[in-house]
Amino acid sequence: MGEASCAAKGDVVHQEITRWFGQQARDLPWRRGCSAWGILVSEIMLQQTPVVRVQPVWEEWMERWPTPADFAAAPAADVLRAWGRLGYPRRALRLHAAAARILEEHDGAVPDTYPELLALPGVGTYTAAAVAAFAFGRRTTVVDTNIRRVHARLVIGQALPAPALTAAETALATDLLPEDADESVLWNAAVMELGAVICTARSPKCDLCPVLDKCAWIAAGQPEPTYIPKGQPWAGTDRQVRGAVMAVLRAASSPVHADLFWDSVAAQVHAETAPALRKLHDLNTHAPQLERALAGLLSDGLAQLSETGYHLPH
DNA sequence: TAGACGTGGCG
DNA sequence: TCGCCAAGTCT
Repeated sequence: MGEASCAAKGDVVHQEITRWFGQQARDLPWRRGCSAWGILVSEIMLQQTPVVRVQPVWEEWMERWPTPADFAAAPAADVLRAWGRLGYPRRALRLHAAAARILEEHDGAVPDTYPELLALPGVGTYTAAAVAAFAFGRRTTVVDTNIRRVHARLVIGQALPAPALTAAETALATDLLPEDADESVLWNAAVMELGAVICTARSPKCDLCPVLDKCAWIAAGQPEPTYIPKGQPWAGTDRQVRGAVMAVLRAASSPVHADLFWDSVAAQVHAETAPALRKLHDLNTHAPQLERALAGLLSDGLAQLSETGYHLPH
């Protein structure tokens, strides 16, 4: 596809998608003109985690720790408990480290450039671009899973983007980005929203799509994906045990002795789904798995060990 | 660069 | 019911 056709297509599609966004955008708390800190917190929480689960935690978080300084002063255990069941708790620790860095190196203010944001713990290319755009109005190329999927269908004509982000995808996203900064911010948000609400991975709502008649995937007859997405194993994995251990530690008011850990973790796992149980019912004969999980949590700084047992970090 | 890393809702 | 999938990052 040549540059001219992309640019021409971009102009038409731009109007329709941004107009749709203006009318249909979800009313999310971090879209109501919150601080850059609020945007950063939302972006970290939203990594691999649905909006509906993030929203209540974000609300409590911002009330409790309205600035990076407030948050940096909190004990790690409080941070991990407040994170609750959002998942991937290492994100909470990295955000904590990022807040400390913001205090030390940026005078307590979230930095406003892409490279400075990218240097913060837990902030990768997506989050750095998103914060630069949505918190500071900068023209940056934002590429997340939603945007990748919309581009794959609308422009390329494929059901799904490649398994991993390619340079070509980033180049396409940059090519489609409006020159004007304000328009680019709106465009990034609008395409992301379209992917999240209409152009979804499974059963997309094409009948509600504002650019259905411009979609290359529709024009091609909605071809099937060209590869099978890898599954994400869970039941019976170390990850499940880590999750169960973390749930026990968050609930504990005092250190949990190693000898008692299995009973606590088993009770936690017992509360989970039947398939998980099936894989794990004999896990107590596999103490090495629990040992691996504990060792991993220790080395990740998510847990600490003292004479009386395991506990959340101070 | 492929694999590890939580969790819960939905089709 | 069970596998897919969600605003990724790090090693």
